[in-house]
Amino acid sequence: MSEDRLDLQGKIRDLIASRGLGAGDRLPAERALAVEFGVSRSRLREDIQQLVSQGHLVSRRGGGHFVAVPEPGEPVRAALLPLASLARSEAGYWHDVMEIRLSLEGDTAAHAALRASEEDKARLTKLADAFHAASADPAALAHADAAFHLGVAQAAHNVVLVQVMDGLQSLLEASISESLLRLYHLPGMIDELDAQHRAILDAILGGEAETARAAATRHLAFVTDRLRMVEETEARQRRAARAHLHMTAGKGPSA
Amino acid sequence: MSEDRLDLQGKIRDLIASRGLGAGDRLPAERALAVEFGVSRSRLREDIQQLVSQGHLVSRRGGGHFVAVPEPGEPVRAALLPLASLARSEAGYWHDVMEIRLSLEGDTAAHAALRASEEDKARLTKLADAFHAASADPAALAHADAAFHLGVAQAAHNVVLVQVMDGLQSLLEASISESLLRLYHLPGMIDELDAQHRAILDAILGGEAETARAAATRHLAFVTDRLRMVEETEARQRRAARAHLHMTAGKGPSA
DNA sequence: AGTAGCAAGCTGGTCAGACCAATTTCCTTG
DNA sequence: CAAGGAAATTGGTCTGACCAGCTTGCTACT
Repeated sequence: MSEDRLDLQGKIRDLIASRGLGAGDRLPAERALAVEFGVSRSRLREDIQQLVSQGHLVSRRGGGHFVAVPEPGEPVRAALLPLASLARSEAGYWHDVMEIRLSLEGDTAAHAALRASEEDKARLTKLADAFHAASADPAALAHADAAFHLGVAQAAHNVVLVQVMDGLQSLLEASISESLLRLYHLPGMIDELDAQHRAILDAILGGEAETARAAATRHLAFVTDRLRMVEETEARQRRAARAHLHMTAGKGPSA
Repeated sequence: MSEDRLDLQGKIRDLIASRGLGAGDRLPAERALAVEFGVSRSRLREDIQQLVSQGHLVSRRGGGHFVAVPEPGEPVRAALLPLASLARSEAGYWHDVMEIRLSLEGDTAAHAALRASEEDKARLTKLADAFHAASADPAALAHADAAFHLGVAQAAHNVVLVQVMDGLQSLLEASISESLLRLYHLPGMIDELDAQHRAILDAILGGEAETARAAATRHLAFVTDRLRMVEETEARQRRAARAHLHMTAGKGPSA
């Protein structure tokens, strides 16, 4: 068990806990901490910066390092935030993601119908309109689509759920941008999606939980089905292209 | 908009992308990168260490920095991993978490019943036995409980779901350790939970999807209900204690 | 006395150069 | 041609220094 790399971040955490430092309190100065831990300032700073980037500390030049004050729901957001940074993963997570959304968003819409405030309803209406208005650019459509579903989650007043859904949307966007964009090019698709969104919206506005659940479930099943169609079409085209390549060259894949 | 703090991490990422570096490839040496970015090595190292701690890079002393090779499902795990580090958050996320689990785990169990391999079934059986065997220590019980539910998610063969559930379990453990442990002290609770777990297990072993869904839903609703009971009992006790305090002293809360 | 203003000192942010330890590279040698 | 070892390379750490904001506290003016 060679564990000579001492865990400075843990030591800093322990120090915060042992001295009873709460949100907003100032830590000892870097130079003092370095002495206390028997390590150089540069070595200490590398670990402090990691705690800063993880949101556990905030730094003020000339002021000091402070224990970060967590906003409501902030820990969860921080936990899921790195999801946004895995842009290059061609792996097909989208199937798994849609399966989860299919489980989640029925209840989410039902809860939103029961709990949405007037502000929630106004925001949600604007989000639905935004999707309808963005019918030109596929990327804008995808964004507006995700925003609407996130809006429903917000209207459900479940802090954790909002963060989970946000993470799922990011993962979705990262893993199938090509297929997803092609989805919006299917004939009549945008109008159909818009109509389904409005069905969900209307049920939420009217406070009809079961109608909202059914509309959301139907919408998710529909999108999943069409995504599968698009994927199959793509696979067929890839097979054809590969067959054509085999006609011309004999090079194997670069696995 | 004063944004003089240049984004070194982004620059490193861009460099990886622009040079077409894939998983396992080596980055230029620190000294070279520092020159290229026009920054000191120590400044550069602080950002490199952050990328390392985020799992995007791995370092080998004497060897160099390498683009991390993501295991299957690893990006999602990395995205949700920081959740484990928010131990001190007295905020009551547990209600939100249980609501999400209530939405998820019915379908999860149903999918597990349809997709579980023989290995999955064997593992799940052992996990259920482990819960039954851990009846002494509340912490061990909570761990075994979470492990069983994670096992069900694994049997459902949805990579993203496993990571989401893992994150939710961590958040759950962090936000209600006190109440949760008290839950296991209710009379007959352990046997009841064990029986409900076995109901889920049996349905999965038998491949009966709808039975599994119903058992899981009932189980989650049951646990949520009992947690709410425990919380109410606690609140009542707190109120009594506060009333008693007001009799003896007049000090306000330390908000 | 009270307060506005300034100056000295802390504190974080960055830099430069050095040394150590592990790894890689390449040349020597059998 | 292969095995061994020396030299160069590279990450990990340390020291000491300087700059730019922030804090503190003293001074001087009202």
